[in-house]
This record gives sequence, structure tokens and C-alpha cells, in this order.
Amino acid sequence: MNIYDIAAQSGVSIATVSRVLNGGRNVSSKTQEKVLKVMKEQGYTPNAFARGLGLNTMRMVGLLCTDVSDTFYAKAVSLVENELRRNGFDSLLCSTGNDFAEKKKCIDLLLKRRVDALILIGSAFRESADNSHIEKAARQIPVVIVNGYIRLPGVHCVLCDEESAVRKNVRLLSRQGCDRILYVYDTLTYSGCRKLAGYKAGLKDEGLPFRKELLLEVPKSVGSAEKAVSELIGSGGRFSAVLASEDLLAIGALKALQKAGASLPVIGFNNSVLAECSSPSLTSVDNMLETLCHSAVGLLTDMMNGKDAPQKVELSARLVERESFRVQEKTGGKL
Amino acid sequence: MNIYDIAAQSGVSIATVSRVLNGGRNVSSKTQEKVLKVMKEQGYTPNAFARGLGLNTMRMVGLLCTDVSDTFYAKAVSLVENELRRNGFDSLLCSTGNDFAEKKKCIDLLLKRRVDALILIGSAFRESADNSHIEKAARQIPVVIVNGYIRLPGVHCVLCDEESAVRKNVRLLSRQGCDRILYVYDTLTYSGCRKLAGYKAGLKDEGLPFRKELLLEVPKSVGSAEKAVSELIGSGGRFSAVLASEDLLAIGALKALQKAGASLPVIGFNNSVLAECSSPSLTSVDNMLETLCHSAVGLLTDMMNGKDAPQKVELSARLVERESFRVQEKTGGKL
DNA sequence: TTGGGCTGTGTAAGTGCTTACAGTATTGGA
DNA sequence: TCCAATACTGTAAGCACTTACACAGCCCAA
Repeated sequence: MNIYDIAAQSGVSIATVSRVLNGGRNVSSKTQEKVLKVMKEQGYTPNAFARGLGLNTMRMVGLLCTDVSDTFYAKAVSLVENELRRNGFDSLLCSTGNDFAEKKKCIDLLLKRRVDALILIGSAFRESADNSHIEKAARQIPVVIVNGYIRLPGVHCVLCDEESAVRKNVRLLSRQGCDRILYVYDTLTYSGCRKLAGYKAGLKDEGLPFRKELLLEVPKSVGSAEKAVSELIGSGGRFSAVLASEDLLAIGALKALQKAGASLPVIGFNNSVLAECSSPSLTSVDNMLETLCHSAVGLLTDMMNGKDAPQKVELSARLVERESFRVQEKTGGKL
Repeated sequence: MNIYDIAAQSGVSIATVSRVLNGGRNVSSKTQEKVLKVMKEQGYTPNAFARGLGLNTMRMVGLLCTDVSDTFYAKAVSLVENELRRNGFDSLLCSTGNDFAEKKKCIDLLLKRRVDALILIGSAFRESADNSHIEKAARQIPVVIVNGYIRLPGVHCVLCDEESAVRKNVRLLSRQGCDRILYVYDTLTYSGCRKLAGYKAGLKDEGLPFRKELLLEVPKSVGSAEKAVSELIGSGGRFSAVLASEDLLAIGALKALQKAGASLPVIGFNNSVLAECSSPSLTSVDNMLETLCHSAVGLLTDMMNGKDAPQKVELSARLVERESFRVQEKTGGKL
């Protein structure tokens, strides 16, 4: 069943059928109706590959994501996918894990698929790393990074000012009298570096000394954060509040504190579902993921339509206060 | 840059180049090397659309998922995508939400894209619903449902025996002396119905009466479950344990209990990250998602290779005990 | 020396669509 | 009544690949 069959049965040429397929411009409404009717009767579906070959696009966008099973990235993928579909694009998903080589391979894979654009979601990018594969992609198609930043020609970035967010948090805690703020973090991606910078800047703002022993780098899981914080407490580490680069880590810290019978302000990051799940529920930074994803797709479609788009879009974050912020007021810090 | 250019520069015909592209059978190793070298030099990438047209496949699989931002589904998508990629297939993702029409539209979309197979993930299927679109898909390509079940020709299902799991949980709680077990659930998908059936069967096993007032249907969120359970407690509802169809709901219940100053055994379902995040951490049913996803892709590839595959694969679930199961022992139920 | 089988290669006919260009019919104004 | 403009429609040439089939060259057994 192809365009020739439809043409024959409609008594028109394949060109006319094709025109109907592509919106029916330059086709009399009578002819169009006739052709559409035959198509429907025959249950005809145009061959997407042939179409792709002719139009040189299948309206697909590649989504490269570090880990879809991560709550935060999953949300981003969901938002982006929906927005793309609303714009007539389907999403080819690659969830790569943190492995650099795997990411590279996936970008190649997506380019081979001839996707129309690429969206990189929290892909643990660092400016310092070898980003030649991204550069290569950007030479061919529009590339947008969600919640990350690399300064490269043709690579557009949509992110929120996480540095300021953390900085503000430090200030908040300091003004509440917390002078020893523990910072728990995982991988130092671009985002990770910015947050750490915010932590340091916040300390400086408040005239607090930066102490190496209040930095805790751990793998990204509740368990590892809990263990690390417990150990710190066990070995006599003293701190009066906890800031984390990720809700998961904040929750781990919260658990460690609970076990130690302590109750300190804890602030997470990403404002994921997890924040609602912990007890006490977790105060967290909302990095405006909805808006980010919306803008990302907006940028992309603009670029695909030949308009030019800003190289960097940066939003402000928003603190969502929950119980973990107020605990100190009730019970007093104990560490 | 196309196959003609490569052929010309290699001094061979396009047929030979094509053969090299497709594995190099019937090509002398000398010729193959020569062609590969030219390809590399020229940075040649074969056109995927033309390839798709010729081979009638682009090695893509459609992933239809109710909601990728849901922790459980996200994990499934991640596992499936990885496994597919390992088998040389890319994943076209559609996250539809619960809307029936949207799902239908997405299946059509994916069929139009000429995907090689379809994987339906937790797509809230009901046997009773109109599944004609799925049936239609199954007539064209292999279809596998992960964690759901519909009895339809050509539709293969991979799931775990959730009914038995819940039934066993009821028994466990009953043997601990809990005679009024609250069941909190959300949508009655196939999976949802099976779990509810397990609850009822478990009660019967233990000679406990089924009480309508111990059923709580709520939207799938922490907040709604918390609210509903709080209200139940407030209005004098009495129960001695909580079973939930979903970790989110279990956590909501846990929070309501905490607020009421009560401590009862609570068991969730899915064994998601959330279970580790709550305090007390949540005992939950592991429905073997890794194995399910692995088998699903196995089935699919078998089917695509013309082998026949079982219509239904059913695994046993596994209870993962955490703190929320043991609370009663420490503090005694209070409701 | 011949012929059959094998290996490697090329020719050409698909694969199903888009679209530039040409051509026909129709309309309206002069 | 005629001509130009307009509105449709068709022809045919892409698009970049795959692969059936033919064939050339080679080896080896008869």
C-alpha cells in the first residue's frame, strides 16, 4: 500500500496525493476530499522513511539524559518530551549513565539517526572536559543544554542561577545563627561547581570562614549521604546546619541527624517528590524545571525555524520552605 | 556526501560500498579495508532515512509510558532503554499521562514512525477498556506490556504476581495481630485490580471480614494520601496497619500516622527510592522491575527474530523489610 | 581442456516519497 | 472574443540507500 495505490484508486497522480499528505495546498477541495476518503478506506499510512528521505527530516529530537531513573532528570525528560510532542516532534531517548564514552557514543548514534536537534539534560557536563562531540553535533543541528552550561559555538543553554540560590541559602542560615554549615554534594558537574561556588560566596558574604572539614563529597544516594554524615558526627564533627546539592543527599543527612538525635535545618536542592516524602519534609530549592524545559524547547523550535536564539537563558531559583527548615526553631540544634 | 561519492573515491561500485556498510559479507577484505578507509577519511555517515527505506526498519522501538516523571515508570524506562540500546535499538519515548485519547494518539504516532516494536510501560491498561488500538498495533509489530496484562492476540505481557504479594502481606500483618488493615490505593488499572483482589483474598485467608470503610481510594500523591488518612483518623476510623498500592501513598499514610502520634506497620509497593527516603523508611514490595524489563526486551528481540515467545511471563514479588514494618513492635499500635 | 562451483563485483531495478517544472483548464478583464 | 493570469494537476527527476541478478575470474576435479 503506497502512494501509487492511493493515486490509482483516487484517479489522480501521486503528486496530488503527496500534496494532500502535506496539507493540501494547491489542491481543489473536491480532489482533496476524494483522496482523503480513499486513504481512510484503505487505512493508508505514508511510509515515514520515504518521507524522511524526501523531506530530509523525520521530526525527531534526540534526548540525551544522564539517568532517566533519577527523579529530577525524569521530570525534565517528561516535560521536554511533552513539549516537543506538542510541537510535532518525537523524542529519541538515550539514558547514558555517567560514563563519558557512552555519552559520546549516544550523541553519534543520535546524529546517525539524523535527529533534527539535540537536547542534553543534566548530562554532567563540565567546561573543562572534552566536549568535541557536542561541538560536532552543534555544527550540524541545534543543541540545547537544560540545566547545564558549556560555552561553545552553537550550543545554547537554559539554566537557573544555582550559585545565587545556594549563596542565598547560606545567608539565610547564617542569619539564623548557623555558623558552621555542612555542605554535602556529589559530582562536580558544571551545576555542581556553581553550587559549591555559591556556598563559598555565601560564607564570604557572611564573614564566615570556609572550612574544608565541612565539605562532604559522597556518591548520589540516600544511604551514602547518611553514612558519611553519621561518620562525621561520630568522629566529633560539629556543624549547625546542612546544605546539600541534591534532595537525596539532604535526606540522607536528615536521617543521620535523626539517628544522632539531633535536629538541624537542612536544605536540599531540586525540589523533587522526595522532598515531600521525608520526615520532616525537606526544604528545597526549586530550580524552575518547568520553565527551563519550556524555554529549551522554545529555543530549539526557534532555531529550527531559522530564527536566532540567545546563547544562554538563566532564571532565578526559588526556595520552597518545608519542615526541615524550621526544626531548629522548635528543638534547638544539638551538634 | 553519499554512497556514490564513497564508491567513486574507492574505485568500486555503490553495491560494494553498501555491502561494506552492511557488514562486509561477500566483499574481499582488501576491498573492504579500502572502502572503510575512504569512509573514515571523508567522515561519511550513511543516510538513516534512505537506509530505513531500503531495509524497512530503522531499529527503533516505541516506548509508551503513562508518566516518565513517576519514579517507578522512570526506572522502567531507564532499564528498558538501556537494554534496547544494548540490542541495537533506539527508543522513541511517549509519556502520555493518564488520558486515554492521548495514548491512542501516541500509539498511532509510533506506528506511523514505523517502529519495529512497542513496549507499553505501566500504561494503566484495563482489560475492560477499549484496547482496539493496541490490538491494531499488535497486528503489525511485536507488542510487550511491562507490568500489566491484557489478553489479546499478539500482545505479550511481562509482570509480577502482585496479587499474591499483597495477599501475603495481609497474611503477614494478620499473623502479627493486625485485624483491621487499611488499604490505600489509586487508579484501578489491571495492576490495581490485582492488588485489590490480593487484599481481599488475604483477608479471606485469615478469616477477616472485608470492610468497605477500610478502603481508601485517593489520587496518586503523598499529599492526597496523607490528607485522606488524616481525615479517616479524625473521623474516628480505626485500623491497625496500612497497606498501599504505591510507595507514594504509603508515605502519605505514614505521615498522617505520625501527625496523629500513632505508629502502625505500613507496607508500600514498588520499592522505589521513595521507600528509602521516608522516616521511618518504608517496607515495600519489590516487583522485580529489573528482571521484568530484561525479559520484556528479551521477548521483543525473540519475536523480531521470528522466534515465538510466551504470551505471559509472571514473576514472584519480594518483600523488602524496612523500618515501617517493625514500628508496631517497638511502640504498639495506637489506633 | 572443459565445465562446474565459488568468490567477488557491478548493473539496474526497486524502496515510497517530494517537488520543480510544465501543462491544461478556467476565469475575468479588456 | 481573446489573452493573461490563476488554479489545479501531472510528469519526471530527484532523495540515498538495498539487493536480485548477472557476470567475470579463478580453482580444481574430471
